[in-house]
Amino acid sequence: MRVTIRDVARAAGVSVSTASRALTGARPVGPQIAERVRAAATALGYRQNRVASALRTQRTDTIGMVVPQISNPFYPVLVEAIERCLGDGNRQLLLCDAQRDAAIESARIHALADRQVDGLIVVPVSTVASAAALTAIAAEVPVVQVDRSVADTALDWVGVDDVAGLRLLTEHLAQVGARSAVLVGTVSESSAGRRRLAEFGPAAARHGLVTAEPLLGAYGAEWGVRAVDELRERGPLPDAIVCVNDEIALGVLQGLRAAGVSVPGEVLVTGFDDNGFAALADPPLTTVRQPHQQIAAECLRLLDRPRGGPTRRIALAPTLVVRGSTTARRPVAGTAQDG
Amino acid sequence: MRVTIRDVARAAGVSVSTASRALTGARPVGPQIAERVRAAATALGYRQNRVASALRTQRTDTIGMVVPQISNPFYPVLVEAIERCLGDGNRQLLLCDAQRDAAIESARIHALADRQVDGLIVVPVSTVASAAALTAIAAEVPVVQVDRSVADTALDWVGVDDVAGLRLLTEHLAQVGARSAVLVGTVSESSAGRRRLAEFGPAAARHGLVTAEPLLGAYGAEWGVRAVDELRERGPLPDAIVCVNDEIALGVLQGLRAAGVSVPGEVLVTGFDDNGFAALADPPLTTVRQPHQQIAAECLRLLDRPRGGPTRRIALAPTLVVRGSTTARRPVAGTAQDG
DNA sequence: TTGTATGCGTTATCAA
DNA sequence: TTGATAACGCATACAA
Repeated sequence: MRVTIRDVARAAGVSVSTASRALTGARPVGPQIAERVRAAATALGYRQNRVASALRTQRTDTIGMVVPQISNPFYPVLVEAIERCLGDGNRQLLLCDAQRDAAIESARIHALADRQVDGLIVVPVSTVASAAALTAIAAEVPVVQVDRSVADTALDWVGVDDVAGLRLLTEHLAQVGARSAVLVGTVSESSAGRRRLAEFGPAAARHGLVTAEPLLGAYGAEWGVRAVDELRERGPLPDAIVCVNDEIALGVLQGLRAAGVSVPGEVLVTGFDDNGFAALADPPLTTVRQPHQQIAAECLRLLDRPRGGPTRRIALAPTLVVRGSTTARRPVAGTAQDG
Repeated sequence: MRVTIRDVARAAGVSVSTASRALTGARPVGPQIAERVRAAATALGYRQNRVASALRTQRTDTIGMVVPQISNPFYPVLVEAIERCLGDGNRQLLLCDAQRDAAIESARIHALADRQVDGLIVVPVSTVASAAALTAIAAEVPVVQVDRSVADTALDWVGVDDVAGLRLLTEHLAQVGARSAVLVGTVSESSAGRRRLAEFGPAAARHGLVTAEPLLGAYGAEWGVRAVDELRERGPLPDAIVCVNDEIALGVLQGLRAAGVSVPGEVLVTGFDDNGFAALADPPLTTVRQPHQQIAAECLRLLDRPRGGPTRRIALAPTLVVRGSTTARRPVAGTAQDG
């Protein structure tokens, strides 16, 4: 940035302060003067030095966001939803990745805060390990948690209503005739995974589904594949396999395929999130779609509201997306041993 | 940020400049003084105001990145590769999304430049529409293009070697017995898509594959599904369908499945990129894996090299990943009309 | 309405 | 080696 406001002021024949006022519109300025300044600015290709401006005003028109792992397909769509909400306004979203590491996450959070972002949207890596940094930074800059949350209850949160999601799923499974179901989840510190784990039992009971001990493993499709093996070692498969996210469900589908188990003929499978690939699976995956746009909107609303209000936790209702993994085209034909 | 370097200096009983020197290590400082300053800093919880520092030093230890659409699964893994290269160093990656819009992309690029990023990594939205902003900003800050590129040849670029990728694919297809192939690509302004389109013909010819007119459509799986319809309307299917990316290929697989066409029995299918879902498809997708980590490393190397050198275009060799979509487990049994 | 002067927090220059 | 001082570019309090 070579051309400064001084150059503009000189070119327009006014003082620096007048030029500043004309460009920011902070104070009234004579109409012809304003025009002269604007003309000079565009003629010289002036662009405001946001760093200097930020130092002076303590504002950056920038909001920072930290996600645990951007390659988790849920986060890109969330990011895009937030950008859509931000619209063409002058506010910028700056995104950072925490590499699933609370220490790196802390560094990212501080880096963004040190760069004076006006607000911080964080999907905490860990319920416990993320708490300290997040709570500390919340004293400096408005913070909103999305999707996951830390134990600290003094921080705003917005995400999907997991209880509602699991009810939708178990209700649907019961409707299509399932009598038993098992959950495939994660041992992770992710609060979302934990909530879904906790809510599965009650939701299943509510709809008369018999449940077995949940299978817990790592996040990702590989775990889904292995979970099928573990499940088959246990004995006969349940009527339905409920997965806490779509990646695991896609792995489960692959594992079942490899084992020659027909879906939905012999077992029903469900996911959670409706990532872009759920619809492309074979069979297409029944899942629960997160209300991304609403989550994004609430998120920004919380960031923008005046400080000092009560802590808010906003759980938004998801929608059920029924696909082939729970709805057989042809009626199930007894005990098909193999394909 | 409440506690400033003045507070630290006062607490340590030294001048502000000494405190600064002790903390940054820019100049030598007495050992016990240095210790006093550091102790005071940690005691007070001092964190450097990066905005003020940036204004003074013209550096931010931050590099900006702009991608066309973060929900395209290729970019998250690229981002992660770059973060891995950055390592634990003090440099920060700030990511922005251009929403596939060159105007928004320009805004993002300027926003990052205005915030004094030390370098800019850009995957240009469009070969033509992105050129102006990118070329202009390259005069202010080091810029490296990745994956896609604009027409301007004065900008560094690093990406996958598409020629090599298509050769690997066509060679493999010829080896497994294909005699004809058709490309399913995009009409987009993406330079990568264009290169792959341009290179498909020569690569196919090189390995004796008969080709028909390529099918061009929008980016994404939906287009892959429709492409199957278009292809079947044309008449008998070719031996192989080569897709310019994995998303399209996954759509093609779904379209073929819906049409009752067996893969790889009746037709072979290949993708490009090896996104995380290619291995989970049914059948698993043969594709070409991009050398993400190498791309990331070259990218940073280009950013960090002294300015003023010659423009570099670095194409890195991909690797072939053979999976079920081109390799039948059981030999193809004549004309299986249906499953 | 406009101009002058000051300060945001830090680092660099200069003199001691 | 250390300290006083100026300057980075901008926005604002105050005076005119």
